[in-house]
Amino acid sequence: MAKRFKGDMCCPPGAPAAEVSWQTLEGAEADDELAKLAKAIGHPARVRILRLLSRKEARVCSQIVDELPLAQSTVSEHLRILKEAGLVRCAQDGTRVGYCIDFDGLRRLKALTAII
Amino acid sequence: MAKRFKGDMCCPPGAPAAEVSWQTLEGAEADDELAKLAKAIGHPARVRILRLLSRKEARVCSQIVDELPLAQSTVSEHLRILKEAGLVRCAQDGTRVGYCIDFDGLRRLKALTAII
DNA sequence: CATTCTTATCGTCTTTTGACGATAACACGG
DNA sequence: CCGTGTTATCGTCAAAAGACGATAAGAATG
Repeated sequence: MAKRFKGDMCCPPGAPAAEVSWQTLEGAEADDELAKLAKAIGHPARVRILRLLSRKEARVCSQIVDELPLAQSTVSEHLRILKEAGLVRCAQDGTRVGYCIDFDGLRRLKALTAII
Repeated sequence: MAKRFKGDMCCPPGAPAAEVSWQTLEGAEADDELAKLAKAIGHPARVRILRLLSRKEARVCSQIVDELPLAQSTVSEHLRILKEAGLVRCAQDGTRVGYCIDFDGLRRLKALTAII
């Protein structure tokens, strides 16, 4: 039997609705921030990964690799980009790494696009 | 006196809230569509252009050029990318070209990001 | 400890992006 | 018709992105 992913430490169900209002939504800084977030989503594979995580169809890196027609190193790189942009978080579980959506980043993206 | 931009044909104030529900929000096609939209926004200059258009601080290509530290050809290229992605529309007015936000595309973007 | 499984990183290559100047195309004013 | 102002396109170049295989690192398992 395949080992189950232990951790529920990533994306706990009781995650509070984060405050984003303390950060500015305008100005050059906000423009750069939105551009960075959008750029991270600006690739079909990364959108696909976010959807897989969102629907909990995949959680561990190797599962994501199975779902995509890409090499493991490529998927790892996409995950790194998403993580760097603040759109996913990860939690180590022994050898494996569990990924999940970073809803703070996602909210931030929506807030920034909302005022265009 | 500088010639006024004649056209209000672009982005009329009474633009109806468009229907987007007929298009799918899931599947590989939707993923590609979201990636394409996000990629178009994934550059600081293009975010800046969208904001300028949104606040009506600029409307004509030459005005946008004045607002950005970029060459005219570069700005034109950014506008082309935004237009191609369906995020801005343009209307000819004699020699000038008036740009405006394509709210259909923007709604589409928000709808696609909403379900992540 | 050796093996296996899982993930990140590195090196390399090709393709795409971003920027610019030069130039073409076009409408308008004299 | 001639110059002027405005925008799009082209050619070129440097930089970044995207993909892969190989490999390193680390945890679990026997």
